[in-house]
Amino acid sequence: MGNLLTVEDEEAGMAEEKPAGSRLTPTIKTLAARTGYSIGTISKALRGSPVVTPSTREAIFAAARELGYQANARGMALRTGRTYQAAVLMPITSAAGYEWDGVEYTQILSGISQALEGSDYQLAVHGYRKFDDACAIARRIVDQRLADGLIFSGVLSDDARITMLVEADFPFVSLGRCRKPFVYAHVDIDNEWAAYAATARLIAGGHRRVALINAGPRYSYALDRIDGFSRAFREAGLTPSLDLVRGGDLSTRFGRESTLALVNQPAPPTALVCVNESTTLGAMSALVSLGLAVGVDIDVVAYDDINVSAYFSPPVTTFYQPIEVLGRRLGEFLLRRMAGEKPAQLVEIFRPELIGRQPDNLGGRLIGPD
Amino acid sequence: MGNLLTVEDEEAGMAEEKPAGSRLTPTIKTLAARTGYSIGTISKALRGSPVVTPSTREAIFAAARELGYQANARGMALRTGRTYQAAVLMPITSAAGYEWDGVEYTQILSGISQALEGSDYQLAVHGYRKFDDACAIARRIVDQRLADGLIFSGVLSDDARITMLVEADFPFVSLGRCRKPFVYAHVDIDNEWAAYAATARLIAGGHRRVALINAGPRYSYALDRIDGFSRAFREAGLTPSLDLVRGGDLSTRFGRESTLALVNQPAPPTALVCVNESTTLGAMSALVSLGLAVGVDIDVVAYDDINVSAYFSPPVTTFYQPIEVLGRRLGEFLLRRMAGEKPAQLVEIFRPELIGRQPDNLGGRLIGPD
DNA sequence: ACGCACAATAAAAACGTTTTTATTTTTCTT
DNA sequence: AAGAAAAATAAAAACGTTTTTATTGTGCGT
Repeated sequence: MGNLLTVEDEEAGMAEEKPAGSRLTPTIKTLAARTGYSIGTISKALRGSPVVTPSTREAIFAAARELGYQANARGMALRTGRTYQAAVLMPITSAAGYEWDGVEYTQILSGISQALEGSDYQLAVHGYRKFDDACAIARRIVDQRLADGLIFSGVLSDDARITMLVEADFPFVSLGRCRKPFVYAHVDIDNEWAAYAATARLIAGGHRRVALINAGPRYSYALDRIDGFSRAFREAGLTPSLDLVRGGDLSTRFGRESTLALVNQPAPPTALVCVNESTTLGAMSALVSLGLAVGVDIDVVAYDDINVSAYFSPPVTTFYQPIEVLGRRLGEFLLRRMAGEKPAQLVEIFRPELIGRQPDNLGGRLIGPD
Repeated sequence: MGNLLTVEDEEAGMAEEKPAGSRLTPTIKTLAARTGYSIGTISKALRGSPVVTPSTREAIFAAARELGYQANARGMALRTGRTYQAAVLMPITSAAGYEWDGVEYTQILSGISQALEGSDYQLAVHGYRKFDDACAIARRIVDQRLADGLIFSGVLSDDARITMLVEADFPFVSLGRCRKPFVYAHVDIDNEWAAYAATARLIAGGHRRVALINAGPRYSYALDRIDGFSRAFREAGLTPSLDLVRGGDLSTRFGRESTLALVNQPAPPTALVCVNESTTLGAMSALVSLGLAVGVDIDVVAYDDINVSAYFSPPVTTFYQPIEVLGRRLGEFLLRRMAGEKPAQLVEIFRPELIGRQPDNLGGRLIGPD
């Protein structure tokens, strides 16, 4: 025999050499060896198939628990064609000075992550810089099946991603809705109502020249807000001060600069509606520079995304919607959509809560005592 | 023959029925059929193996381009044991009122995402609520090989994750360093120096009672900052005002409340060092509430994480480090680490840039002319 | 007691790769 | 020009699953 090892010797030798071998991640084969059942039966048992007898199922589960078996995601993915990935498109802004841009994404991701907790799905983040990149990534995700579902925001009024995904019948949930009559899962804030309510509050406070610091007009929600803004005026029998609407990126810089420009006009606004906290901070910085005090010389109503307006000086009246809740709902909807649920019922529109921190009736005082 | 189809008929029939079949995602087999080479050769050619002849390689690449072939990640993953996933541990704070918490994560993820762009790696985000969860997730990632590499932040002075990952020789990069003498890839801000410089600036401005609004003392960087804070006093021949150091979560609320408490003390600080923008905003809100004006009644120096301090009223002096740059470096280091590079050289400490927006010498004026 | 349905499980095939081993083709030596 | 060595490619095996098909065993009716 010499140096040649019999099979038994070799096995013994290996068992001797690497006891670590026994601690190697257990696979379905390990379970098969342990329990004496075939790998097919093991798989069926673990997936809860009714064809396996309760007693064997129990034995298999016991062994799985004992060995700490966890199904290998790659194996499952390869066999089933599913990826067990939930993709999120995240806007990336690398420009210095725009660092606040997208801060709400931490909240959104938190919410989605919470919803996915305990499911088999991984949260995969795909960054994009330009809208076209987002479309390209979405298409790649669908074509190559890089994920089983997709979440994105920043919806345009005619959004190519939605068109494509609906057409491909790919599971997705958008934060925001487009203006095309598709049926698709989405979550949104009632932007029309929120702009209406903010504007109406200021009109009731006597204001007639209200500025709206808004997102760029290609975004669907920017249009929604203009709609609500206008409706508030119309319902009060007034003409909306549409000349005071500014659209742009929602950076602090934009908030500051557009406020400076607005106030330095011949016919300046007496009140400001800011669509997020970043622009609000910029607006307030501008007002301080101009020597105008909020609540004394001008009113400001804002939308609160990261709940920090309470700490502005003075605290400003906001419409607050915990964005993380939207994120959680996005995740929940995506799970249900991926489980096969139809999109029609996977729709929720959140109405933000008004937190009045100022009287916001300077317009009235300016025009005359009430 | 009747209804029976010959093979040729069937193929023709299928080609007729679903021309989409030809547009089915091409696999390596499709390429094999197209080019006439075996799948093994195709694989080697695509991976750039030197054993395949240039001419065949070229033919294979041409076919791959023509068909738009993209390697199936699941197949590769299963065979190679690699996952092509870069995992990031992201802290999640679901408590209302802490929405700002972790805003910098958008920046970090942006940076990482940019670094990963063009690589084969996917960015997978794992949310955690408590530190122990982060450890458990990290262990699961290693044990089940859920990812090929890991990035995390919020490093403790003795961080179980670092210990475990170093021990397992698993590729990772941390944002921040622990106080154990391990060799591991990491990126950090020079917190000791930053705190030293901020404090020294205030001491030079005549301040003797400086408060430090800091992270909780279990974080390594919180200790670094206390070290720098103390050194500034020592080098000036003074005793550090350690009784004015406050540690806590870095929320706006914490900034506000600790400032209120500090200022209402019998021996209040004449200046504040705030370790991030969130606490700074809270501190400024507190000062306004107390009727104290920054730059008039008290000095504030802060660390800038999302570059928004310029818009505070008044703008405060900050140490600014574009955090996205750190994120990008985290991603780059992880790629290199996953490619097998040794960790010793994958270390970079960033020194933030001072942006002096205030004289910060109120201490001098209060105490008397210099 | 003999097949027969049916239940339970085993065996085999497949997903798309990479890698190892085997085979064929080419080139070089003499 | 025959043979060996080297180069190029093909074939097969493997990764860990799920699913389809095949096999075995059991209880039943007649």
